[in-house]
Amino acid sequence: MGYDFDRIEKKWQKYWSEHKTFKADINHDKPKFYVLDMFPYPSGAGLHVGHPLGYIASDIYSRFKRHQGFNVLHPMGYDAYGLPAEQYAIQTGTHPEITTEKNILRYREQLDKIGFSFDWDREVRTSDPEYYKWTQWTFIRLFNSWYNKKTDKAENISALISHFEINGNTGLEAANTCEEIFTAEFWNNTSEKEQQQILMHYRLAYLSETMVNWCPELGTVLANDEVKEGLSERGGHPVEKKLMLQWSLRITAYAQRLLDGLETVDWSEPIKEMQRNWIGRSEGASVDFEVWDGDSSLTPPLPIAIGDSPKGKEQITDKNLNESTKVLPFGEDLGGVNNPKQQTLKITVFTTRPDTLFGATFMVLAPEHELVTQITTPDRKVNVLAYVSWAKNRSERERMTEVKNISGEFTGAYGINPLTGGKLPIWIADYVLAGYGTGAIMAVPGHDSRDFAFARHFNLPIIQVVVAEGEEPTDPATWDDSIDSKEGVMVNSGFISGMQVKNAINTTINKIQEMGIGYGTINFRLHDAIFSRQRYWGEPFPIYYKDGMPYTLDESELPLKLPQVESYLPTEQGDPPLAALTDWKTKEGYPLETNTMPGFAGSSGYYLRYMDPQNKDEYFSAEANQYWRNVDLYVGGDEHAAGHLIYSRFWNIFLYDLGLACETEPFKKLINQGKIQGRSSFVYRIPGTNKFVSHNLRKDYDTQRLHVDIDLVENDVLNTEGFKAWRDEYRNAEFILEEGKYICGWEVEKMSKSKHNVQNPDALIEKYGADTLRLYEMFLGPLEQDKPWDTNGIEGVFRFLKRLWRLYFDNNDQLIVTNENATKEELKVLHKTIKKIHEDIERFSFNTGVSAFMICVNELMELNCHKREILEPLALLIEPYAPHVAEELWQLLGHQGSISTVDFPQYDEKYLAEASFQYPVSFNGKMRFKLDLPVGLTIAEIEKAAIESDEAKKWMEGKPLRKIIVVPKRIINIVV
RNA sequence: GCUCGAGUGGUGGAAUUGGUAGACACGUUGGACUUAAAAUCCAAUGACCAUUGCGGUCGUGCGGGUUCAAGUCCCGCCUCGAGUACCA
Repeated sequence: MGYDFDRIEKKWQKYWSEHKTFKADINHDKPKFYVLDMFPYPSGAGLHVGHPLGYIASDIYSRFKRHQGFNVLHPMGYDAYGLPAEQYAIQTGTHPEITTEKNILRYREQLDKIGFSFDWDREVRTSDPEYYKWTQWTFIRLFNSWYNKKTDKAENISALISHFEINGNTGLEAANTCEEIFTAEFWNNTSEKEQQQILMHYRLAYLSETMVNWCPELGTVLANDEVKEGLSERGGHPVEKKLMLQWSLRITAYAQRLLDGLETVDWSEPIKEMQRNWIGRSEGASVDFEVWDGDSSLTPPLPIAIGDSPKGKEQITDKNLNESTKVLPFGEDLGGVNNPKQQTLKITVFTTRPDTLFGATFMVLAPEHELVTQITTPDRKVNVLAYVSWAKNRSERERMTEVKNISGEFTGAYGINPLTGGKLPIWIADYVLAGYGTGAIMAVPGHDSRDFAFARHFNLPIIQVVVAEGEEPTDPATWDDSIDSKEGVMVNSGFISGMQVKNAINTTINKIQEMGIGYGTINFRLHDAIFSRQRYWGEPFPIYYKDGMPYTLDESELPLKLPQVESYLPTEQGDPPLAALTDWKTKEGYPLETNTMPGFAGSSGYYLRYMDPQNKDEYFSAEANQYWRNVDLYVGGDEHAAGHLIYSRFWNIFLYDLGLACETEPFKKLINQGKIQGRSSFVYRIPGTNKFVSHNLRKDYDTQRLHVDIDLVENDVLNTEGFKAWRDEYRNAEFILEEGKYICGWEVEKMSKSKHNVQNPDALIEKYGADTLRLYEMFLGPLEQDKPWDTNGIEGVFRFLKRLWRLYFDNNDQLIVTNENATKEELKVLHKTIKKIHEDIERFSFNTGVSAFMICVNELMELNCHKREILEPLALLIEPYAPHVAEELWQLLGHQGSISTVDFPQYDEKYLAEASFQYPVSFNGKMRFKLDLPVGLTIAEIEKAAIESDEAKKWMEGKPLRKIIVVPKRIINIVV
């Protein structure tokens, strides 16, 4: 019988499930440890071997922590809303819920077979009303919150309303898009509808006309992180820009905190770097340029302070310049009392280099900039409008691929350089993006390569204003590109000439602030998160409309359940599927929102819900949150770096501001497992025939390479009978063999159905068992590295488990474990392994952990060791990696109950102590021979012993000794 | 373009703090057991030269450097992968 993995694994999986072995409850006597996997979207294809890689690693860690006395929370659930099930529904009419349920069952079955220590009583599904009730609840809270920059946190909207009633919107520092100043009087006398419109500029969840990524093929908008190179991440469909009325989350209010929080978490540097880039903080200045009014005198008129201008003397304010979204849903002017029509038009630019103001020779607006039509002179109108419409109709992808093509139009208008009074021609060009900064720039062609290229192309002047330390300015006409200006000395720059760049930046900011035309500021690349999707299969918004304005449902009416629909397609008017329903209304008859929430809605707070998943009255109880706090170890793929990991951090900080979550960061430590790539196999057909040539003979023939199903290939040898049966067209295939075998070629590619290289875990488990699969997935290589899947090595791991089994049982299945005392040597093997396993789990080096077990078993075999004193701790030690076999051995050794919470063996240094050390002796750094010496020797004694050894004499022959280096218990190096 | 990561045998990979390069495993070769096969066990296996036994030389993408000693540190390149992309 031997190692009967099938019986053992089924037995223990049943035991764990019946005894709820891994159920985690709050237990104040034990320290908590929260290990989380990124929950999967249950796709129709089931799990392939790439999915469990991270789950196995986190499971090993969870089990290890249980042995160390921690109360481990290790839950699993499903990110059940998503496009594929809905696309399938459109094609087949099957309700996404049915598809999803089916896929979840399949996932569960596959997960169960691998022997994970999940607490399934805590399962959550994002599509479950009992779960999404809290997603909707959080949305209501976001809607009813605004961001107070003075306290630097979200506060209830009622406090804002009180402020408006007393002070209007002055004396306020809020994250907002409200461009108007109004008084208390205005507020108190305006209509409810207008009040609601104003509040929309402050809410953390708000409705606005926004430029969105519209994907016509999917019939929905996409978030920035769901668009890759101008195509949708899912499906690869073209994406275009479109202005639409959308819900957004004011995540930009949290930009600085999201950036600062990265310093406190233990994540890999590349992921943190990606988030930093995504948040995109840059320090600089906001500067106003007046538009020349045609007066021949160039003296700039006095500036008029409008709106939210800088307060006091602060060097840097946090005003959000990102005003590409206009929260005026119905195109109405707010008509505030203090809204003077501007006498002089001005263009506000954001620059990181205010010191180069003297080098600005022209200005550029994005084609979408709101002032374009106003400033364009009549003679330029035709050209400018043509350019604007051309730019508008280009797809994102075109715009990206044609980056190198320089295009633009002169508007006929001029801006006035506030420091020099000089006239700067204003151009429009699509190299200036509407979505960043203010959508307008001052161009400094001398020191910016894009401005330089543009200036050269349209023959605009170039001025040098920065020169490298110790160098002389040169003639810009001779340059090939702009001059780097990060460091150096200012020239041609009036009052800042001669200053170092850094000093010049500060001096300029002070100056423009004094002049009242600008201020130091910080700009973020991060955009507010667009939160509406024109789809069916997602969370409904708890929103209804009254008098055209959105209102939230009462919390007591949650969950607002997703209704049944006739069709999953958009309506004929292009509205979302829910718009087709006639009864999608509140009981008072107000129409409900017809968009649904995006994929990241449900995944943003699921780690909190796991803490208290069955709570009917709260998202999670304070007690559960105080105990479990946050995730200690989070394992998942790095594809979520810019999406999920930012959104959920935002979600968590918001709940922290509300006083619900007790930690600011949700995920303390993050490990990103690498992707498992496919290893495709190929056969070589002679074109036009049904003859196939073995891999190493193919150079003698003219062949065509074809993918072959990897299930038909073992160790690169093709199962020719299987191949013939695989497809009808190969039924009469003939093979040209080498040494009696057909050898296939191979290549590492993405795992995909079309390449016939998808490996599901099921077949492997059937053949080798889950413990072998677990060990093998870990043995493949470092967890965080991408690596090809290759079943060739799995036999070795399987052999190892059989060898392990034979330490405990003979060929007749008789237990051969004895109670004899272990020898020094055997104890040394054991303790060496204990030490190594501890260290390797702690540093997530699971591949070397598996080798350590192999070495241990090989050595115990060699020693013919069958002693309980050794084998009992060994069974315990291997439990995190191979839990089924460990449980079985533990039981057969006479123990009751599960091994899972038994204390882990402790490493004792005394067993590793050696009387002597075998020194490698090098000559000039090259290892020549080894020398066994007692450990107690002094360095001088070691030197003497080394030089006097017979071997050394041979190597020193004739050459004088120059130097000798001895590192005790490491190396001896003799220099001759 | 920018940012980050990685290049080690036929293959996956190891070398944790600068200290014996190639652990462990796959594959391959030879052998034992067997009527035979499977399973299992034993041995060899970086390359090259020498093979009668020794032995020797080279070797961690390339070129330099620091050091008694470099896969590991420094400088300059090359290649591959990922992210990002006119971010002012």
